[in-house]
Amino acid sequence: MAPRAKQEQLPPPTTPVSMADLARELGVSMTTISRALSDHHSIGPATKQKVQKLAKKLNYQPNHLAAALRKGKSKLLGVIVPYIEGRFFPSVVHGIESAASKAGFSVIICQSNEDAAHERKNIETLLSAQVAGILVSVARTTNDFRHFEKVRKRGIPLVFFDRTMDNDAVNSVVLNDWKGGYQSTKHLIDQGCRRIAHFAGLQHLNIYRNRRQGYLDALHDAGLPQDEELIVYSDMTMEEGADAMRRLLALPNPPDAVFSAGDSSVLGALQEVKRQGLRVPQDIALAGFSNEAFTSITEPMLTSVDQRCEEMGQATVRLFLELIDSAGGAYTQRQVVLQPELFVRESSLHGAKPK
Amino acid sequence: MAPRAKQEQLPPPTTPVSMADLARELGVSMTTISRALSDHHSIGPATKQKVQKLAKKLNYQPNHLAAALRKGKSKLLGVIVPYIEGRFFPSVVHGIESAASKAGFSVIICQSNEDAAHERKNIETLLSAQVAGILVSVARTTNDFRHFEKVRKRGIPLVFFDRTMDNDAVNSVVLNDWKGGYQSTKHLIDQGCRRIAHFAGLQHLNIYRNRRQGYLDALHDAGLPQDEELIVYSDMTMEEGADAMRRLLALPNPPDAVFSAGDSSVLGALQEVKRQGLRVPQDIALAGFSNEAFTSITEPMLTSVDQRCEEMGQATVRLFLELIDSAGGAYTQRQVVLQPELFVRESSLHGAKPK
DNA sequence: AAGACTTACACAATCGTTTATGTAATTCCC
DNA sequence: GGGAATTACATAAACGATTGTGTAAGTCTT
Repeated sequence: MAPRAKQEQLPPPTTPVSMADLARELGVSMTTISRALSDHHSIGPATKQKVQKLAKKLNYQPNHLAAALRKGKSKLLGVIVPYIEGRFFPSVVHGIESAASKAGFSVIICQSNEDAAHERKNIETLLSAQVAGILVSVARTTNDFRHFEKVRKRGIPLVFFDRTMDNDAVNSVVLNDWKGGYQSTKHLIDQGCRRIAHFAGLQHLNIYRNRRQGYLDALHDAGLPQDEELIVYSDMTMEEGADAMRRLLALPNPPDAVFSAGDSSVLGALQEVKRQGLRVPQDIALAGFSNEAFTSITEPMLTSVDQRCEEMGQATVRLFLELIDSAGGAYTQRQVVLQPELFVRESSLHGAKPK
Repeated sequence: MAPRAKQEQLPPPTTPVSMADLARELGVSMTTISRALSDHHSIGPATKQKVQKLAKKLNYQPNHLAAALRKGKSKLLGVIVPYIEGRFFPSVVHGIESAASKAGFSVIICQSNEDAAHERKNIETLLSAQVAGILVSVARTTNDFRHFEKVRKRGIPLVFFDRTMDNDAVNSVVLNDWKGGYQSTKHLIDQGCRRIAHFAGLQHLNIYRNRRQGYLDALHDAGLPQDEELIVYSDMTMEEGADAMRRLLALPNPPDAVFSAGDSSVLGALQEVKRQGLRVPQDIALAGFSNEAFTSITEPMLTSVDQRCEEMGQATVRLFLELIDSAGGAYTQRQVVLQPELFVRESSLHGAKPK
């Protein structure tokens, strides 16, 4: 752990060449340089050639900071996520970075740690870094949205993804969570399940509310009763999933399937079911949400709803780009809704009804 | 997918208050404002109070861009990773962002997509964003390191993590991969295994070379023969792991254990072993590397080496901070080496020798 | 009481770009 | 061939903060 250290004389840091250097070298004004490099029409083709050749030769690197200062807008894109772990957020960030860099933007990434105060600070940080836009998935504890209002007041594009405000007067990219819940539940019904339990997330997050509603609507459409006794609310960790499963199995009339709004909890449930010597899916079918990597390596493999993480990142950036293009006095509020995809795997496939 | 769109008049974007505004309001010079806010000694306590109170009242947000331009150094930290997926890099980034934000730095994140050309571009991007430092884990295909030289020439701190240059004239934070390989192999030997195969990564990456060497040295120290026939070189995907396992099991004298330099490939191997009706660890013991999340949910659970992802991120930032503090004409090259931790799980625990 | 500090602030240059506003010289149209 | 339009460039003022230098006044030393 103790760092080995060596010392060495530092050569004087070479200062990068500026537009002024180019101008001096060619005996022209800085205007000419600036415009030649940005291909302005008022510069003759011969001059442009000369300037660009010299720029290459001297390895000129534009100072984006200076440009951003002057123009009031940088090529930086701020992203706020609750955390960078698990599968979902890293994948979304992956998608965001790829799409952003294609459009010439660099992304600054912040973690709110699921904390509203931290989130406010992130906003301040990003604003003072003069970002061109902010993409955010709100923290679980955020219930006051005034800090976002400040962003709008500054005229900086703001796009929510996945976790958004209830208010739909914002730009957002979300998954159709309702549909995910509906499809998954309907699939279980189609497999012959009649008493389907639900692991529900905390209901002040829109995503979990919607998944639950999809579940309820699917039951209703199939003429099945909705039984609050079968709905378990929690943070949906593995442990809570196992606990919930234990309680459900101890009921006088236990369920024959579980649709969980998360994958970890359904994994916990799977382990509990196996511990009790029951079989999945014969005795109880399982379906989760998120399509985590581990869903395809459990035994049996777990049915789950894919959230289109990367597409979500890309769509969020696309929406941001549209916003800065259309910044002509009108502020638009758009909702992009991605369609979930149900991955049916062994944990919900009754041999009796193979498809 | 088609965005619903609403239109609304955009209120004129409020321009943020600047130091000039504060100065005008109080009838003092900008110098006073600047120095009062940065707690300079040449400003009287009464004046400082007044300035800071007004700043709060008007919700003054410093323009970091302007400051960075003037000072030549921003509060931005550039990070280049091959990609943001799996467990390792997201976790390291998580650690980096946490540590950096504590020190007042924002992190700009770039993906090289394992491509050297992309990596060069990332460097250019970060340099022109005037970052205060660059933290990088080099792409798999990088074999020319001149673009990093440019960073040093500019006098910008450069810290490598995990994947570094061979040359040790750099600042780096790495895992003791050799030790990980040694410990893991020794553990298998202690469990009674005598013919241990190795899934090796591509050998031009230092991490994989070191893990392999640890494996070889452990064999040697135990007086066991080193058999190149038992070493399989690949990208270590699940499929390649399964293929390798199949080939090894078909040998006239198959191995009784596998130490893999990655977890995915050992997972593939596990599945192949089960497909062939053999038992883990009785017929063949398995140990992986990375301590991926799935290692504790397979059956049996997989033994693996933890890479201290978050610590690595934090250590990398710490090293960067030391570098900017000590920027007094001397350029130091330090290597921080983190110690791996072997997580022994069912896949390598022979009942015969329980510990 | 003269010189040496310290305190408390203002002036103005500076970082590297962008851009509104000139100003010539050329070309074009009728 | 006179006025308009176009081409090709220069001048200089921004953008918002930092900082070396200057300058008064007050405090202290001996």
